[in-house]
Amino acid sequence: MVVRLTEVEAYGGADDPASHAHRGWTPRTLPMFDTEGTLYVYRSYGIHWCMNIVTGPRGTAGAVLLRGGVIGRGRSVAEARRGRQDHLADGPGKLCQALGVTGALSGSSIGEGPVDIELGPDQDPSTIVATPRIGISVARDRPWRYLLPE
DNA sequence: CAGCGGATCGCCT
DNA sequence: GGCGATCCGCTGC
Repeated sequence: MVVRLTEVEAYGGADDPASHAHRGWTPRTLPMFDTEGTLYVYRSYGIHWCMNIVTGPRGTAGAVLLRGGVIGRGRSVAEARRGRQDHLADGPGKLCQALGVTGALSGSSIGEGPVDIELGPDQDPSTIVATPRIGISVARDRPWRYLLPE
């Protein structure tokens, strides 16, 4: 299963009031303090899963929430999982459903799992657009949402 | 140990 | 553009 990312958001640790790691670690958020490449997957609104890739180093909380992407190899499987042929991964919950990612993968490494991240054709950092994060009620001023070129 | 509310989604108007 | 669904981890008593 391959995904090319189009939208991500950064979350920090103690210094980021919007982060789940803001008040230190709990059993659920412990993966956020692990090494780079670790997955932190949490349940959202009791229904959806949302996945982060931890940025490391160990002991420091930091991760990138995968908010959207385009499914490459494995598209038919993703369509079956989503029950539709469009809007497969244009949202953090949809992206996890399309990729088959659940909380069972939290704490594991991105490299060991079924998901591969593909780089887009345009790798010029200057084409990445930064905007405020969405869906949060605090620290809205930080432009830590990144839109990657399609 | 009970209550709250959220890093969402999809369907309705 | 607005709202209901639907959990459970965390906070505060």
